[in-house]
Amino acid sequence: MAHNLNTVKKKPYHHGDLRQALIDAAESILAERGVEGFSLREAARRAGVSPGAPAHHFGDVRGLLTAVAEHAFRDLTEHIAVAALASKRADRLKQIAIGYVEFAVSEPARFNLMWRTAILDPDNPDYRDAGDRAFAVLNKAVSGSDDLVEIPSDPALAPSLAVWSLIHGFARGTLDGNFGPGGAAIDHAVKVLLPAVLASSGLFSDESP
Amino acid sequence: MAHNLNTVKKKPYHHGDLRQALIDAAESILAERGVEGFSLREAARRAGVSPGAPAHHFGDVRGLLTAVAEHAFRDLTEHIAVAALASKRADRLKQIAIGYVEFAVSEPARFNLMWRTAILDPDNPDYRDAGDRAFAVLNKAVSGSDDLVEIPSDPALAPSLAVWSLIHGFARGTLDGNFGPGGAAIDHAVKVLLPAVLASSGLFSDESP
DNA sequence: TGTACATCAGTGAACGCGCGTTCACTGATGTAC
DNA sequence: TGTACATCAGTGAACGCGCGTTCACTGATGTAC
Repeated sequence: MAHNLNTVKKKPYHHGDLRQALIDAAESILAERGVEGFSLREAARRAGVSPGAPAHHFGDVRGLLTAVAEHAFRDLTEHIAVAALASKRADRLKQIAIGYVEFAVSEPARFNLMWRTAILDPDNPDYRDAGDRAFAVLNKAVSGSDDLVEIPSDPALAPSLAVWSLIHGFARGTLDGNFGPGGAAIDHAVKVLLPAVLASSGLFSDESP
Repeated sequence: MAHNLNTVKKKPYHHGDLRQALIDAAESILAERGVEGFSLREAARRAGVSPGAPAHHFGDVRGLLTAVAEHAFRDLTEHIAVAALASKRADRLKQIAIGYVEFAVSEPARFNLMWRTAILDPDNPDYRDAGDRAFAVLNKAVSGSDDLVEIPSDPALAPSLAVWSLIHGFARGTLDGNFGPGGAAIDHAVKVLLPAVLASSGLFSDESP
């Protein structure tokens, strides 16, 4: 035990990686209290730092939340990209849809934050880029195009937009309790309703596994 | 002018219809400042009443916001019901979709509030009923059934849920700026992207007008 | 290898803020007899 | 028709709160020479 004396960290003046620590702290708050329960001071507290410190890295609350939302988009992208790569072509879109809804359901507060543009800085280039990349995964599965579409406002993208709208709308309905209240309803939505909805829409291939 | 003396209302102690006045005030705040800019005290101020008064009618903030959300649902229901009745059977679903998105775009703050269950009382029976009735309009157009489905968790409703998810997801994408930033993008989304999306999905009939 | 100095990343106290709610109260209304 | 009284719907002052941001400061780091 005495050997541990020299391993006891006396807190250094500089943090080391406060930026990441604040993002981690923010995510833990979101997980526990949701978007409404977030505060910058609480994030600073959890990172073990004074309330003025975050300003050096993020400017203001918006800055931190935007970084958290960006990170969430990157995680979502990875999640659906893995789902896509792990499945055959015919099944790909369906797996992306399932992955998307799974992500929303397993991280509801982060998922909610991603779209709360009123409390983010929606023009932040990194945030924008992260969102574009998520859409690109889906768009590629629909259209085969590998382009990074920065603003999906081209009517030629309609098939991808239709697919995204359906997936996103379903995820929102699940989280917002429109398919019934409580955790059991969420489970039911993902396991029972989602496959039925995908099948009935005709937008998602459904061949052998 | 002197005749007006007896028409000058001296403010009575009792308001008359404070409940409705507070809902009106809340809606004006939402329109000006969005959901994030709402406060109960400001609503009381606009209704010309002291900060404690709203408690007699709504209990707390949640109560007022829930009543506002309920009202928004009833307006949405009326809007899409009118769109449905004004169009031929084959065109009905498409017109509902357009009406739904139009409502979202023309009243973004109210539309946002409707789904913000974290700051509402989602178990409020009137709020629930209002939501159920909105879904019922859509469900009837899809399935022909006139039932008021209280919790749309039956897989048999999959076609209606698919349609709702697509419409709602598209509306959210439009409002959240996912189809481009600014008012021009919103206009473009409604006028150009939405018809293309509806057509490409195959879920919406598209016969002669 | 040492030193001066600019820059960076923290501190912690303080500021002002508006908020939602509570509470003892009072004016107005409605009802029983 | 009048009166007593309960109930209802307001007042307005006060409470405590935690928040985001600012600011003068200081400790630590990096760089130029």
